[in-house]
Amino acid sequence: MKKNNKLSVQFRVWFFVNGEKLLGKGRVELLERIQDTGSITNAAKCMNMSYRQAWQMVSEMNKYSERPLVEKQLGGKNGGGAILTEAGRNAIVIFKKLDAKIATFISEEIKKINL
Amino acid sequence: MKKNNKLSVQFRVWFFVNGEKLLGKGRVELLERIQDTGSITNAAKCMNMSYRQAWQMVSEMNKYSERPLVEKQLGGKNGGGAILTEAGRNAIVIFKKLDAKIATFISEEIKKINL
DNA sequence: TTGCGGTATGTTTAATAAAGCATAGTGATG
DNA sequence: CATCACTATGCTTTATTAAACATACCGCAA
Repeated sequence: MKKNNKLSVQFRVWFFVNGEKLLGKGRVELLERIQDTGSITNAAKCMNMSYRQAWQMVSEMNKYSERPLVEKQLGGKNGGGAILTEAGRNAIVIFKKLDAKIATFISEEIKKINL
Repeated sequence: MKKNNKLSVQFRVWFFVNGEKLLGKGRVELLERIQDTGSITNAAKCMNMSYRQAWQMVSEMNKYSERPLVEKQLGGKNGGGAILTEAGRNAIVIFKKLDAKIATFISEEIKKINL
């Protein structure tokens, strides 16, 4: 491994609570889409994900987070919907900040690697 | 998400060459086991992995690395075997160093997070 | 020259994960 | 009080992935 010109480094981070996955890149994106669209259904659609999976993700996030990240409304004018809680909005920020910091850190580190 | 006491952060890193996965935690461990045991077969066994998968991993690593990481020997006294090349030994060191640095970095960063 | 223990690889089977389908529930609103 | 759009959830089907099996090859050594 010497002068491997097109080498790149990728990474992934996850938050766990009691060993249970709380957040990852995908879930954070889902939260953002929910924030944008106001419903799990629409969020799932624009992520090209099945509603079922999106719903399950939200369910797990709410289950394992100290405070729910998503608040869901049944029925009503537009059949209901879903919005982020304060904790949910916060989670996005915290996750993305850490993710960005790690990305920066790694890109600095790989400069030092002489392959 | 406030005072989520048992929160932990996990991460994974991968090396890619031209978009093809070269190394990850699992492959590095496989390299180490090959180094320990002298063969893909035995390395796979102690990782509780099928020989086929281990062989394929080695095959991909050698394919995408500038220089092969594993040198294989057919036939011979003990039926042959596999040993790491200089590049292979080097890859382990580089990967694990970066991995450790990231771990340290993250553990420092999460101290700053007030959940 | 046969046996041994490894590499090499195609094929088949099993396990796991994701998607898809179906259907019930909910509640403001016209 | 029927409708609408969304949540909620079981069940079925499909797709993806990994394991298992089968076999050929390889080369030293007894």
